[in-house]
Amino acid sequence: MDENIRVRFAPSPTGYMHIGNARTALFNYLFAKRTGGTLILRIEDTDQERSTPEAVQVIVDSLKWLGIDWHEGYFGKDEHGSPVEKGKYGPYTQMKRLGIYDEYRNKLIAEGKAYYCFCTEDELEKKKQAATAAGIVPKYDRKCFKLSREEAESKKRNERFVVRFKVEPGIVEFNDLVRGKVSFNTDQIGDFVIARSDGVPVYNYAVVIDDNAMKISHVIRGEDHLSNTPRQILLYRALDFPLPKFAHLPMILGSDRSKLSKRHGETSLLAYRDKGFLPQAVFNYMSLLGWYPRDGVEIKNKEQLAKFFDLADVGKSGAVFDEKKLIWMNHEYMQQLDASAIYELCVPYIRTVDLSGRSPEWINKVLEAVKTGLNTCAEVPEQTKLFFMSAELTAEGLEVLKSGKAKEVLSCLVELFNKTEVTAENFKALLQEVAKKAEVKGKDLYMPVRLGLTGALHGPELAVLIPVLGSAECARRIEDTLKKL
RNA sequence: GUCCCCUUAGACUAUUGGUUAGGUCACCACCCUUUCAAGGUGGUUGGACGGGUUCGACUCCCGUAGGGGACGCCA
Repeated sequence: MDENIRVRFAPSPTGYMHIGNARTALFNYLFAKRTGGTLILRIEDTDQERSTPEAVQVIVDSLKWLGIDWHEGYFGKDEHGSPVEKGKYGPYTQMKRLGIYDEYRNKLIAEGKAYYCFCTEDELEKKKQAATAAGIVPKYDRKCFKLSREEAESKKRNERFVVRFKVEPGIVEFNDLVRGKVSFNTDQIGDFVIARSDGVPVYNYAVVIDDNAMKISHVIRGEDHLSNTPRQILLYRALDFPLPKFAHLPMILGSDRSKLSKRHGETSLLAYRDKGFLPQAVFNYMSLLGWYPRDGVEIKNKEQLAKFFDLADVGKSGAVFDEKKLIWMNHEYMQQLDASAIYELCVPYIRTVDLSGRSPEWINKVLEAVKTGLNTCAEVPEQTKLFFMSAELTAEGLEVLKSGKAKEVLSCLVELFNKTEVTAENFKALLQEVAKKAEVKGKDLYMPVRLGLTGALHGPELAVLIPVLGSAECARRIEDTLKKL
């Protein structure tokens, strides 16, 4: 393990885990695994209006489901409901670190690098609107910076205030591990708030304090944070903290190339679990969004992905999330599973099916039979239903059965089923016999059989369906159908 | 609007100045087949545009256009 490489995933617990967030976690994981570094989970819950304890749990559940494990930080709750944290740089939940933020904030104020601001939100809103209307970049006008220390101290006693960081003019330039050299002019940046009126720190400030305190060496996050980086660098400088390396990952986009959101489909990671996707497939697919392994082989497990992962190979442009390719990849991973594994995974989806009287062996046979056509676990009920019972005959199906020699085919077949146990081996011979007796072949033979047995025009291959059902069940089903003709 | 970032086919991408621009998904065709799939084989589709630099540009530079992100007492 490389003690010097430390990365973190620092989500805020507001609702579900977004796909984009999950991808950030994944790249941090891959990077840590590849370099032998440490992955830390930190909970950024300073937005008290939106943060919830449930969402904290969702973060842990999401990461665990995806197969991302971490070494340090927040680890969920123990059996008594108390939070579990590991590591010597804790606490790893921001609301438990308030004292630390206060300390540095006071230092910045004492050094004249930050100041109290008493402007009301209404006042600021008006100024902002005026600036926007005039076509100017809205920026705090530093009104309260002009206050003397004494004035500020006296106002503090009976007025609400925030703390603002004083942005010095200049150019901030840094070398992003993904994007190369990026530079900003600080004249675009107003004196931003670092502590709210209730004393709770704001993201751009807290993140710097924590990344420094936790000895983070590489900040790997989404591109939406690129323009926050200069603010943070300014804070690093003001606090005399060593700068970590930055890597800004391209965004994950929806089909119209805008930021992936609800209207593009599911954006919650766990929604994909619920839709029957395998975590290995989701992991693999997401790893390919904005990154590509050097050898060009796309299907790779976690270990192989980590072996190839390199920030230098991360792309710069946004990547569209394409569920079709995810489905294909999931299909590939489904094929690697044996029937009993599929059964375990599909339990939540086959609750609707009556399994009473079905042996596990028989169910496995069914799953083995339909496996090659399975894209997701959620498809299991649909794909297997004709094994459990036949479908209601449609008008079209009824028509086929009433025409030609369909009835004759079925009668012959029942007779055979009654005296022979059908197997995968003798299935073909059995049908040949029917063909000879009824003098039909091809579709005229198979379609009535299919309809007689399943009631449906489409379905699993008869050669696999019939042996799984067995003679008795086949005969019973066909007799049932004959009664309807 | 301002700043920052991006731009190889419908999607993900390879290419790091010389390739018939390669791979994967999707799509199409054919094969297999009793149906739907799955599988096999093959195929269509691409360097945003305009200028340079160079013997030679997808690749380097400039501009234009388009897209994205950020501009909160959200993260």
